[in-house]
Amino acid sequence: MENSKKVTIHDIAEKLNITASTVSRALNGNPRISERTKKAVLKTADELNYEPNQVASALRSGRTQLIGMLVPSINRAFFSSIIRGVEEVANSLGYHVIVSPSYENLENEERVIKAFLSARVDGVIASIGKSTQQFEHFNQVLGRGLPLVLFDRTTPMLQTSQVVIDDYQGAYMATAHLIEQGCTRIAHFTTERKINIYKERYRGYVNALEDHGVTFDDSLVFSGNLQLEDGQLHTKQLIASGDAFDAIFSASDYAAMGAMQVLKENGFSIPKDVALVGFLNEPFTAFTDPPLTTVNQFPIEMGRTAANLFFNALNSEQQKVTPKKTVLQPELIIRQSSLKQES
Amino acid sequence: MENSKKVTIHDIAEKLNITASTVSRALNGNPRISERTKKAVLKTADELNYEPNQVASALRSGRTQLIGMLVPSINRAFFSSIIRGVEEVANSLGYHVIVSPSYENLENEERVIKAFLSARVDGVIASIGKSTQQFEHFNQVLGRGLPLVLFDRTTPMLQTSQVVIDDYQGAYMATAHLIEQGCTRIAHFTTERKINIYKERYRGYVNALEDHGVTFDDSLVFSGNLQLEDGQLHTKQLIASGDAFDAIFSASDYAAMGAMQVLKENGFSIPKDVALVGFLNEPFTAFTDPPLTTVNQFPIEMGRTAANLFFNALNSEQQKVTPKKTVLQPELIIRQSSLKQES
DNA sequence: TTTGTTTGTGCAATCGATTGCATAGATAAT
DNA sequence: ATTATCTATGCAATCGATTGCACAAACAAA
Repeated sequence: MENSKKVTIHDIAEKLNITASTVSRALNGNPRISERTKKAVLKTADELNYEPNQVASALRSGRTQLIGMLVPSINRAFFSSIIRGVEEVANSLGYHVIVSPSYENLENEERVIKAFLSARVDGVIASIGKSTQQFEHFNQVLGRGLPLVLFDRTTPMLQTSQVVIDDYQGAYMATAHLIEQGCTRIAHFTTERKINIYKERYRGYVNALEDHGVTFDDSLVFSGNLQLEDGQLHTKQLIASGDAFDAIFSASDYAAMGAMQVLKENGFSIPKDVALVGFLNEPFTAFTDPPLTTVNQFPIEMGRTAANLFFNALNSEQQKVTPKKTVLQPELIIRQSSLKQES
Repeated sequence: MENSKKVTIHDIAEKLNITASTVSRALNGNPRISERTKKAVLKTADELNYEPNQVASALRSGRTQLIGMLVPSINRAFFSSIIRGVEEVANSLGYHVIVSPSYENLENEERVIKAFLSARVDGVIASIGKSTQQFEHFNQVLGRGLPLVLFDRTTPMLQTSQVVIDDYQGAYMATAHLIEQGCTRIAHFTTERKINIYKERYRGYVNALEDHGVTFDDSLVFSGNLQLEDGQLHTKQLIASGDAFDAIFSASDYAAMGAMQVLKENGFSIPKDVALVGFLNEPFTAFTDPPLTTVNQFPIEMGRTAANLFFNALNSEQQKVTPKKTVLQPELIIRQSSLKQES
């Protein structure tokens, strides 16, 4: 096409008989440059099809306009939606996001953070791996004076901004809803993982029972990995135990799905015999039969919020603002799987 | 923590009484540097906790180790899996991927490509928006001498490497499978969009019918946007038409899902009365009732392939290799929704 | 010993934009 | 008219790593 080779501010400067400094200032809207010169520079830049070299700019200014984003997984609906939310905000401000997955593995996390620092990102947005108990790599980010925002999977060990949803509230709403539907023997699927979000869901479950005068029964709580198979297994055990139960609240949609399969195989009617509620609003929950009641975490919104916290921190880096913690409110999406009666 | 301020090759050089050039060469494994010096440099670099500044390196060398990835959407299962595949390969080679969505909008596409060029990415991997008919922005990438790899949504207008799956073959397999199950009145849901992949699926459907001696009936083909609602609508029309039909092959899982809902509402048994096959292997297809037969596109694999093509092109930039087109073979995932008889 | 190679480093320019400091010219103040 | 104050721009260093070219020292060949 065109000559298509590198046009620099020097080319613009030469053409206008001014210096590169002036061009640079004009392009950046420096108030000390006259309107006339600015106009001329902009016009020439356009004519020459000038494209600023962000690399050079980054080297000199120390700002790459890159955000490193560390996620447990890229292609899970929850995380990919968060990524989308972050990108929306970041891109609109001229920033790029580089995403890398940890696959819940500490070494990967460390490697990724190191790569981010080497790429000289302007800061990091991250969700911590399920089994991560060491946070030195995150402290390195903070030690560099870079903003760090944690989302969903956070830790009190790090003194930094974070955004989470109110898992307690979500679980509480889910459980209360089941009680309102007349259920009194509500099983709960959870995990032993030392990760806050599941503890909170468990707490919400227990408190909702208490608040509504439903007796908590330890034998109705099942712990596993919250995958499809875990849900199947728990449900089989539940049926085999002979214990009465009229609902299951699973801390994950996948385990809830496993429960649905086993219940149907065993001739239980949902929700008539057993009401079912999951957690996370995985895309598939709308398409099960019956559709699964679940808790929406608003992942896109969470991503946007994380990005906003990030830019807050970035823009006030000098003043060392105190870390902010944002708690988003979840929403109970009521579908057929839990609707025993018309409401 | 540590002094944590910028350690450069000059610091290493000073400590060892050599020059930065030598340090740079040592770190890059230049064969002209003695083993002894290399050892010393590596050791000192480690002690000083040196981290190469990729920005400086990028400016001088002209290689940012960044790949720009343009996708129609970030948080759809198909695309997020492709992203994952690309990242896998790219990260393992020390490259970062910056992803931006176009949301099927030409202006967004152009803006994103421009941003990529400004960020001085080493090349672009892209999937074209559904309605994009102009390709000047992609030509700019090629004009810069940068590698461009297209995946899934490609165009013959661009002379560059691409990776697609064999949509024709996928549709052919799906249709043939339905015929084997004894179906002879097979409806097809497709779209008018001028996008290759749907034409290919249509072609596969038609050819499979012909090859198996099943009469093609124009009135069994429905065109829309292939969303859930389209599937519902088509199915209602199909039922209302009174035409006989014993199967539906939808070019999208969502439309197939819509069909499943309407069929069930109207008392049709799946697969006994109507067998159903979708396309794309959306995660939800495993969890419908009955589970939906569909065509797997191996998106992660597609991402890996795209990345490999990219690096092929990148590493042989001088020799201007002829563009390669890779066609992946899809897989028919047979589930209950189409299984009329034990096989 | 002289000449020719090889090996290992140093020198200095360079990538392109940014920015602190200096300054010419214009304008205002005295 | 002289001095003080702006305004708009130029100068030159800088960010940190890379790289073509030069060259001293060591070694080999003659």
